[in-house]
Amino acid sequence: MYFDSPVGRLAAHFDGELLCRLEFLAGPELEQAPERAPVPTKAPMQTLARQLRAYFISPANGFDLPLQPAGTAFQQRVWQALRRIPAGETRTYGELAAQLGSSARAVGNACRRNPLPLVVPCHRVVAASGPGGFCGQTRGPAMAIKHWLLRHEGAA
DNA sequence: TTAGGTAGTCTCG
DNA sequence: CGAGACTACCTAA
Repeated sequence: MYFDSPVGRLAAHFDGELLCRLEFLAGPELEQAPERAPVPTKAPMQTLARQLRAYFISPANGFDLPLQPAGTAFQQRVWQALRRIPAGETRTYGELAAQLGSSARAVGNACRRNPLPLVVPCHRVVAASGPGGFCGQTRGPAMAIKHWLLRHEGAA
């Protein structure tokens, strides 16, 4: 595998399944709506590529990026909480809800809107009984990727 | 398995 | 703005 900026293409050379996820991660959201997700000048992209490469080698390598994903105040709080979940661990929607003084369903809503899956690790959030969802899907290829990520981190 | 409760967001009008 | 209809949910029965 090798990564080549921009991130969307970076995905294209990973293994079959992760490919589409990484494309989603940085492709449409970042490149088509820069005013809503004002990240990608060249240097941060290279940093992201470097950190992604490190993460795939070992999930202990996390992400440290100057992110400013666009979202409501509540969504910002949820995404912030997600970034505090260590690799290899999971939380349920309900646990996060209790921690934020909200409801499980509302947390699920915010996770669904996460524009930077993987970097903001929404894959570490599962339902109390069941796997939850990923990238707006509750089944299909996106879920296969969620499982792959959790396995990669040793959480499954 | 379902029924009802929940909070945040979106869509109409 | 306001009502209603969505959800990557949860708990009790």
